[in-house]
Amino acid sequence: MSKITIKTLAKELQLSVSTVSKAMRDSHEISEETKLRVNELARKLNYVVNPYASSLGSKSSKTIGVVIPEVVDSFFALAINGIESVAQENGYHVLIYLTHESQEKEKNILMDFESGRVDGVLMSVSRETLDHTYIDELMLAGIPFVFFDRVFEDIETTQITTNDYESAYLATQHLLGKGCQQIMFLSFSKNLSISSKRLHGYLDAITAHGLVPDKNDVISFDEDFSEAYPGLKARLQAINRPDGVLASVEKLAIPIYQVCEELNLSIPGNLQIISFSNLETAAYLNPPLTTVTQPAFEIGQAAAAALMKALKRKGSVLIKEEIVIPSTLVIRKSTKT
Amino acid sequence: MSKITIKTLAKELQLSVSTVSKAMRDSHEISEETKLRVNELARKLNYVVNPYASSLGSKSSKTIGVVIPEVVDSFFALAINGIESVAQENGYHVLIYLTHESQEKEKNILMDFESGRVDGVLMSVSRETLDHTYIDELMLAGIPFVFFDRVFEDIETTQITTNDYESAYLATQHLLGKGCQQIMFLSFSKNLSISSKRLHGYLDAITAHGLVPDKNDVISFDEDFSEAYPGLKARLQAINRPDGVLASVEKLAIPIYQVCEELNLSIPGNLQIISFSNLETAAYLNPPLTTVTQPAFEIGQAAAAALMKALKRKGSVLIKEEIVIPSTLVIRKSTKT
DNA sequence: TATTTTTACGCAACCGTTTTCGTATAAGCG
DNA sequence: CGCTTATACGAAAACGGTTGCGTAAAAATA
Repeated sequence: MSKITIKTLAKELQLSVSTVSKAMRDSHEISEETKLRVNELARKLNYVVNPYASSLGSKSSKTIGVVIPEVVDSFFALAINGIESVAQENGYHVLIYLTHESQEKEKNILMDFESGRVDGVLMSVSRETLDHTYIDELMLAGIPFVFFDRVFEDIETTQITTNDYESAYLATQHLLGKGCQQIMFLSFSKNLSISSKRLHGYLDAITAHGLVPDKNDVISFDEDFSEAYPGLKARLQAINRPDGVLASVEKLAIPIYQVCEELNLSIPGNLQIISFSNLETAAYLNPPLTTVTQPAFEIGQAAAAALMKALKRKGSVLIKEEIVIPSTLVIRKSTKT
Repeated sequence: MSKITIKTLAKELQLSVSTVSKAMRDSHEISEETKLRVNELARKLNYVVNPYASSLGSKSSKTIGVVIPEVVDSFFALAINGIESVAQENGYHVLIYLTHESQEKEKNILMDFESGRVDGVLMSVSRETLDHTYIDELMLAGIPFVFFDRVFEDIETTQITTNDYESAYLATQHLLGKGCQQIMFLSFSKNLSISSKRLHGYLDAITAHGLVPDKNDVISFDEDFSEAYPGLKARLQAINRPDGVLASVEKLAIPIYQVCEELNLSIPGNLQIISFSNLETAAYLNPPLTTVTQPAFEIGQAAAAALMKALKRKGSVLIKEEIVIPSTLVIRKSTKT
């Protein structure tokens, strides 16, 4: 059961190590016949190149790093699916890192990438993250980055997002159209561009409707979501409680349902709800949740595809490019008919 | 911006490469003072060891492979969370592979592991998988495996599961207690032990209740779940339609709700439902779904912890050990009160 | 047929660390 | 004070490939 290496093959076939290596990498320097012999024996012996030796020699690891805040989240889970499918197709391996929204963890993870562990990075920024000098450094070091969903607009690279502004605008408009007079906006971060875009869509829709946005209706949960309950509850039992909610992130949808149940508020009677969400169960909630459904899988795919493209033409730098894949407003029963 | 390697440090500090290497790995051969100097400069220069060179030399990659069927699934997403937390704590990297229930993909992934890419493997078997000779081979090659949730009982290694038999038994008993006379069991695989355990729990509960299980009430979805609809629908509009369902996997819960809606069956009036599920939204479905909630996060943690333990005492083989973390029956409104 | 080009392969350096020894110096000991 | 034992470090051989370059033989060209 002694490990079989490229030397084993070389000896067995009476070839030099370099020839075997080249044969396996399908080099033009090697005759078809030899390639056949090599591959045959390799298959027979169940030989697989040592990825670490290979990476060391070739300076390429065929591995990408995926850095995301969470995995227990329909959006990210779907995105991973998209990413993985593209990666697998291209023979790339996927290293997954969870930041749990912590900037420090994010930084540690990225610092490790200085080592060359990954050929490229797919990333969705943590909620906490403000400055991104450590990302800049990595990019300067030549590691291609593609951001998806939660991006830094001022970084010169490919970014895959959805039409956050328009989606929020449309969603808000829909609520207004259904008679909402006072709509609450639930944000999950003050610094993320995705968040401010959604916020602006919401604000502009309200203004366009001839209303004046109220600061108090914008609630931001920058810390733990567990703080959502008391805040939400307080807001929803106030005298001037809102009659509509736009939640800018999936995780905030359920707390609303919970609070409504506790406070005996009817949905959509007392409160109409729309949430950005990819919950499979949205249609079976009580009542079914009207959602802004993001093309999560496609975003993941697109991000991975962009990265693969950059990785192919080695050494090329990704230029700034903003790819927008639109979301869909799926109207269900949490808003009036 | 030239890559800084261990040689850079060595030269700068007037030390040999080996000394620097040892210093960084905290070898006892090196004086505290030297270690300090080395680490200081390393930090200053932002030096990170090249993982591939390191792995090549040390024959250890500090990387584990996680092979699972899906990621868009609350159970697996939570499990990944558990795994990742333990891995990160121990300085291990996590390579994720999705089989999408395909035995062939699973095999390809595992065959690649022959290369030594990962130090150990955490795995939940694909639905399709029947024989596991390729797993045996890998284990023989000395790569530690820990199985979680979907295990092979006849493999001699650590397996982390939940109490599938008892959970199914209890769930079924609960349905029977609520007056169900004919309970359908939705299975997702004929070969998986997890599946047959749940099935037996169900069968035994029925028998214990003095009823005779009906073959026709056990429906297995071995292929795509999309085939679930027609089958379910047919069954639920038959004359002798069941008045209870136990779904052995989360993915099957929503289709039931769908069919009930289509057929205008009331839940739990016409049909009581229990599903194995970790859906966060279970409590907010219409009606709230009674679930067998698995300790997904804990299972992930336990699996990773067991693997870490094996990885620490290098070269040790994992003995057969079955760790069972119990599930909880969470009673909600899809079963009668 | 002599000469140039192609084809197919081997040699050897290199990738960046780890690790096994060997050893000079310092320390401990009777 | 001579001898053993630690201590702290360096030299060099792996680790298992990749790759640039050199070259003999075969093919193409003149």
